[in-house]
Amino acid sequence: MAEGAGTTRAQIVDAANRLFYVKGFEHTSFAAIAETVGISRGNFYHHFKSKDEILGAVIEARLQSTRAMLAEWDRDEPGPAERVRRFVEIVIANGADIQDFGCPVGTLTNELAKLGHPARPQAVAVFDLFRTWLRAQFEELGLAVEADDLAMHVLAFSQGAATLSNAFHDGEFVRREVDRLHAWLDERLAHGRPIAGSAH
Amino acid sequence: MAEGAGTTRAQIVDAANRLFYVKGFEHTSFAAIAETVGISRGNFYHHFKSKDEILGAVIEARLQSTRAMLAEWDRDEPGPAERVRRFVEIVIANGADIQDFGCPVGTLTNELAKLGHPARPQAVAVFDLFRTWLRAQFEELGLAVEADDLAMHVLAFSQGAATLSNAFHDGEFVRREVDRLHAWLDERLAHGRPIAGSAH
DNA sequence: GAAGCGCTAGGACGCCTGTCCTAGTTGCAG
DNA sequence: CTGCAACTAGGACAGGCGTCCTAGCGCTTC
Repeated sequence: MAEGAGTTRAQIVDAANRLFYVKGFEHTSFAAIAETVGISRGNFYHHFKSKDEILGAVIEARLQSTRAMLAEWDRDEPGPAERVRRFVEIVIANGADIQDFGCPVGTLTNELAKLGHPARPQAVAVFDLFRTWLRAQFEELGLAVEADDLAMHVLAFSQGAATLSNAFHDGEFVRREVDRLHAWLDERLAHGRPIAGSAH
Repeated sequence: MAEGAGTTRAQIVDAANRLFYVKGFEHTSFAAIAETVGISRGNFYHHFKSKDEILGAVIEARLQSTRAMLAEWDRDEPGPAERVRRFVEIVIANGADIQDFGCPVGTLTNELAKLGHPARPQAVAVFDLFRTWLRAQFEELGLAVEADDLAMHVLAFSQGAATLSNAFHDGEFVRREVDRLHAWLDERLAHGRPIAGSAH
């Protein structure tokens, strides 16, 4: 069973991944996925036993692509401070999608929570990936004691910005909020104690 | 047609309000609402022509109760600074529900966005209520120029805290994040320029 | 008592959902 | 060339959904 990117299975996962984000998990029907991929509806069950299994594969794909992205940032960015800033800028890089559909991680996690879906912890694992990675950056910056707290704060920033960007369809707000967090990082990274005069 | 709190119509709106929050709008069926209220399923259409009409009534009820809450805060709190802090503390006061289901405003707005539902702007109006109210507080504090920006930041804080509280089921994180925002307010309200030494 | 109205129960409807089945096609292995 | 496994198409299925209809209840007002 080849797992290449062009296989039918991979196409299903790709289409479902996007549709779960755009329309939500529950509102995405098999018919919609089938239409996107261009295959028959009944054909799914040769690749997945159930819709939940597709969800599992989608989350697994998101985990994998997130790991790849973080590894790329580890490789490309010169230091931990730049890496955190790279994360902060993600809400601008993906600004268009976020305005329309919110954060893929946050919205899926919340939907699964409301559905009482067993795959919820798996979805939270994507958050954990970011959390752990951010924490590692702050630790590398010598802020070991509060590293996890800072990581969660940066994560909370991204969720707040995404939710309001989606609600108000306001790109300028996101820019201001990103700048504010950059200024906060300036203070935090100066010494571990804030300094006066920064206009955050 | 009496509109009192005990009427069947009001009971339907109450039950739908809670269920839309707990299970999401789409995942909430007429059967579930009927069972909660204790009435027949087919009986709905004497009070509402469609599910969307129930949604409209639920959002209207939320707008009304939000206005009442803000008016109460205007009455009870001595000044605008205390009012903003009262808002900030809401993520702790409603901590249990937020951990389980997220923010009612943010999650509904996002769900309606993904569904492409026409009532989305109506749901955003609840956000606007908070935004306008917060802006008024900051204006009263003499921060007229940046009042809306500050209002949006406080709003973003609440959404970030709510989303992660729901994802990680972590109450201590919310407390830390609230304290951080209080410290930020301390700086902001000192003069409009931050002062040194505050451990935010 | 009669009439009328607000309200309700319960079921019928057409549609769409996730699931499952089966017959048929393709392509590789011997 | 044959056989087997992987894969696909298309439809059947049971159940749930929002919607709608109708018969009947209980209360008020002449």
